[in-house]
Amino acid sequence: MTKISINKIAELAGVSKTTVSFVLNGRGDEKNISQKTQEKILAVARENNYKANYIARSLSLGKSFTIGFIVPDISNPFFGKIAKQIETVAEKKGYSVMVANTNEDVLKETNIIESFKARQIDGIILASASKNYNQLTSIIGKDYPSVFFDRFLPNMNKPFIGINNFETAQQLTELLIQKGHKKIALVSITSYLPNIVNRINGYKDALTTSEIGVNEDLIFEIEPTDIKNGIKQVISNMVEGENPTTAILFLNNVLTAEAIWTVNTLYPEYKDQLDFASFDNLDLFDYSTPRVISALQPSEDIANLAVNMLCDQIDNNNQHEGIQLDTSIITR
Amino acid sequence: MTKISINKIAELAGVSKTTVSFVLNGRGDEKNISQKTQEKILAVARENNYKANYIARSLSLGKSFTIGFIVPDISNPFFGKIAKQIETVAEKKGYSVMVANTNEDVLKETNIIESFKARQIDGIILASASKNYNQLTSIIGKDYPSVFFDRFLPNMNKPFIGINNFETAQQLTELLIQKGHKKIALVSITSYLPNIVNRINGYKDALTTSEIGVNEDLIFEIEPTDIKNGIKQVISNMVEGENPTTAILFLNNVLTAEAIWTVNTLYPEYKDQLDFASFDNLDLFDYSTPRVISALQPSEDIANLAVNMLCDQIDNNNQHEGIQLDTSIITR
DNA sequence: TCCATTTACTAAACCGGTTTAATAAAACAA
DNA sequence: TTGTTTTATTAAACCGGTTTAGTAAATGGA
Repeated sequence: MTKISINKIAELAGVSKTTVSFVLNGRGDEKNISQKTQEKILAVARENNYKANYIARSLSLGKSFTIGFIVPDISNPFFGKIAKQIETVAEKKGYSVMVANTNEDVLKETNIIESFKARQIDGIILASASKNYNQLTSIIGKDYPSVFFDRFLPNMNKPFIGINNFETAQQLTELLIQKGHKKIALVSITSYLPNIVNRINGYKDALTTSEIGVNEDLIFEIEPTDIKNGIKQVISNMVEGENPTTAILFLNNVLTAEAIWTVNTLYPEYKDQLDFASFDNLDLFDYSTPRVISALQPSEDIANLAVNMLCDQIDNNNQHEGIQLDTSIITR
Repeated sequence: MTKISINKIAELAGVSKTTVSFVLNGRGDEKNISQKTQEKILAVARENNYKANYIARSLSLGKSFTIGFIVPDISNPFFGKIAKQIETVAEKKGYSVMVANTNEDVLKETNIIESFKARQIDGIILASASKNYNQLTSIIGKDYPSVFFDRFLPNMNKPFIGINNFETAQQLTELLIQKGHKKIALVSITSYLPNIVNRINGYKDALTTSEIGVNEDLIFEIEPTDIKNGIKQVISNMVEGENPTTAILFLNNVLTAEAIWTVNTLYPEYKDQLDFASFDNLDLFDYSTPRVISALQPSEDIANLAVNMLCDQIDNNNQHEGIQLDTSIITR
């Protein structure tokens, strides 16, 4: 039961491996291989259940037909949904998908990218944990096909698929205002990334436009490496004052989910007094208290665009512009 | 900016590629390469930012250092959590992870497995959509390293990582009985797979042990390809009778989540009269009505075991026995 | 001093494909 | 009949690594 190779097929069919390669790649007619020879080769290949070795093929062609998908956490449903769609679309195009989790760790991200490049993966789609594109670009390389999403980085010269952060934050904040809230906090992970800045600006804009105004003390930033404790502190801080915060805008779903858990577990008495708004939707928001207004990102569109843009870079060296998609606000 | 290969490094360092290969693989001392030469080679490699081509390496070694993870739907949090842990563990062992979704489609599963084998992926971890191992084994091949989880197949001669289906179903059913329910239905996807059969038997056993007894009309089976309509029918059937069902045991989280949605959307008046129990946990169960008692599978353990068992097959041709893990029941 | 061993290094084969450039034989045109 | 084109096929190089089997020079021992 030794593996059967193209050489073996050539030997069994009594022709050269060149001829076998041509025929099995459907180039038999083009290369003037006689019908008789073609049939013979196909028959021998079928009989022996020949399957081409993609590693050898990749080495020869300089192309692995693999794309990498790198995210902080594939078990986050937001990334999971995109992963699923990416795999579905990629598979149709003949690509397989390699996934990896960075856990928001820039060093791990670096190692993954280097590993993926060493594996000759044709291109990557990533939601980067990095704060700075210049660091990244030296790893990724100027010419390595890549598409970014979710996390925008300054000075990025690669396509980025994002959402209308400013407008979405504005809308979410306005909806909280309309519910009658006067003290609306904002909770973010890192505040210096452009899309986070835009979200914060949208929040501020909505508050400024209303008569409420911005209170910088209500803007909290949490370390992505210790979200649990961060949220606990922020929530206790908010509810325990004498003039408690009544609404919070969270800049991603992990923060919101953790806050829901914290309120239900530690401060159940405040459950019904609080209103939440959140970037990224989660199924549990349909049923949780505090009620959550959420901004659903169009994950299928993001995935489709990402794969198409990436393949266009890989196949045609054709780099698209980034694109900004609209969220759908889900009120509850 | 041409890619730099081991040949180039050899040329620049003025030695043979053999020597370079030895040194860069840390076998310099073992192979009696002089310190001077070793340093020279390492310096040249560093200066030129040399990264070995893993495709070439794989071809030569006959090993791709890649494992495949094949599931019905990677965006299902149950699979997502396992995927994350698998990637984390695999990465530590030097393996990358290729993922694919079958969408419960046996044909797609077949194609994926063949594609993964053609790509020389060293082994696969899968939750199969197939109903029959004999069909699968002709695709997978007797000797191809593989570990199954979640979906047990009859006649399987590969390790399977499962849970104590019978006891878990028994416990979930007993908890519903303890809540005072007399009419407890069961909703399943396909009923002929052994682990499903075990779950059904556990359910029946609990009912038989109590004075309630089994009513076969309360056991429903839903097509995995049209869960939405299936659940809608089952729920309407249950609540609209004159003696309505008051509790339901669901055999996976997709069914439960869909049922929660259906009840909340179409039959909100029954929300508080119903009690659910479910295999697989979901975050939303913490907040949803009807309240759900769920059986949490130890996803980290499953992932760790799966990777370790697979690597032991790959590296040592050492096939483990399957294993049965315990679930944790979460009452709410 | 001579033979055996160790040190330091390399040529070449191999993994399994793709592709270029070449060739012999057949068909065709003049 | 001869030169040209077309048909049918292939040898060999290549992709970039690993590894086996070797060699020449230096060292060591008697």
